[in-house]
Amino acid sequence: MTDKPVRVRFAPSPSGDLHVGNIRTGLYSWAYARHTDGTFVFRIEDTDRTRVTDEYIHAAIESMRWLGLDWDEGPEVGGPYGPYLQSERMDRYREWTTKFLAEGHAYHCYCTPEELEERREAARAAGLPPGYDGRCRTLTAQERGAFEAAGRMPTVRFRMPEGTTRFTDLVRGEVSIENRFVPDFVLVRADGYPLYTLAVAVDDVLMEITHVIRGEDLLSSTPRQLAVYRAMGVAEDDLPRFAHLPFVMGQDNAKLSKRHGAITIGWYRQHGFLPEAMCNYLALLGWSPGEDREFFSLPEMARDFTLERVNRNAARFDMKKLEAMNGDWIRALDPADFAARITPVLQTAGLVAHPPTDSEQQIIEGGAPLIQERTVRLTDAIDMLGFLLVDEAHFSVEPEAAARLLTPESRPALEAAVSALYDVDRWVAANIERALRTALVDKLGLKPKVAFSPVRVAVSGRRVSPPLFESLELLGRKRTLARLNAALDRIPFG
RNA sequence: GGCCCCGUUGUGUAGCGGCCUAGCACGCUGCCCUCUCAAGGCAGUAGCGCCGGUUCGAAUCCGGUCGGGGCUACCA
Repeated sequence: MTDKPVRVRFAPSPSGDLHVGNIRTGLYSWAYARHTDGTFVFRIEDTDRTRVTDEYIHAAIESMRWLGLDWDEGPEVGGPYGPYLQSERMDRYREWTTKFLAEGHAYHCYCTPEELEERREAARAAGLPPGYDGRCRTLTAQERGAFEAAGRMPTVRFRMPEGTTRFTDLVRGEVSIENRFVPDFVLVRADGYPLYTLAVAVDDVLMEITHVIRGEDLLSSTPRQLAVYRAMGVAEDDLPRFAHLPFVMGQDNAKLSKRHGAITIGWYRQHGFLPEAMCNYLALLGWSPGEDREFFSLPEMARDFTLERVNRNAARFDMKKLEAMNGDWIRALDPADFAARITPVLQTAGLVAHPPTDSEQQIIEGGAPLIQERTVRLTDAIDMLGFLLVDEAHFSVEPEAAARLLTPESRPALEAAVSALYDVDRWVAANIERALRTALVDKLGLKPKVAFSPVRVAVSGRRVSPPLFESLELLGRKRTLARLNAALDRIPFG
């Protein structure tokens, strides 16, 4: 390995929205590139056009941007090795296929999928390795002619060399696989479309990639990839180096799948997670900066990231831990930033106009500090500030809360609250609190919790709310009294 | 079946031969604070899969075993 500048690529095949496992690979690749002052290349592997759509490609780009993982070369930013969509690079693949065929690194295979399937089954039944048996490796011109005459369209198969493939995985160490366990594989389908096996290697070489960081599922296909690099004439010292990352598993110890629901990065964005928290949490799933540090930003990760510290064992995804971390990040936000981040959430929920009206803006700015430290997901703001933003016609009390606390027993507290609040001269939290404490706690002798709970339910509609007195200040005297009186109206006399 | 990878509390991790009566965080339990819920503070809970070996000494090194996972496509 020479000391060439590092070029790391992240090359997802967006056959769906990127999920947390893909993103973690992107994150680690990004961090490695940044740590080594290398180049981060973003490439889209869309050779299988039946599975990869433009929509998914855009979603992938969007997710990367949202997380703050910027790339030096790739879609939308270009670069000297483009294009960066494999579907736009067909001529390169065709060129190398021709070369491989001419040089004997590959050959035409006329076996049909049915025939292959049959022989695979037979081999398996006989206890033999089930891979391709090499039948078309040594076809004569005459045999080929016969197949062609019969109208068979061939695939192009790579001729796997003999021997043993050894490489040093930057995460796992020495890996050694005997090539006899790696059957000849298809590079180009019968319909002429190149496969990942061809495209990935051609592009890595043409884009002068030095480091390949990817999922562990690709570990056993590494010998094939190395063989294609060599067939392309890459010198041993110039072969890309590999780092295979362990899996991210779902909470039930199974590999992450759609059934778990919350796996795409877009889902987390929609459900109020901060990109900072996502990156931080994902970084910890398989890597740590050492010591006991676990709260860090993207730049800090870039500064400290090394592949030597990546774990070898699979990690379980834990929503609870992610939420805790999201809460940490939310609390760390500048208050104005927090207000700005909940605004679109409230708009999506239909509680705030685009752009917010003056009074809405006032409530957001006044309410944000009240809820910031109790917010786990940005979307929590909908429930926590909703009662301040809905118009009176749409305000309602949760039935369960009403049943528990808007009862004849709470009538005295509510009545006392109405008259006390009516008399408050300057409508600010401190005065509101003093008035209510005097009237309910001192005069009626109620315990604070007993005294304020009915008020909270009457005014916020919920048993849990932001701090009461500050909330009342934001709500305003008029609406506060209206809600208290409405509550009293619905309480039957004991 | 074959090949390959992995194995520290429930979860993520620290640990890279003695500093470990195994640290931190999340979770969970209890207490404090308190207008609810959070946040914060304090305390508690639980782990080196197992068996051998190397060594004065092993979570750390080696072998085996068991367990988990991946690959075995004209997917990636």
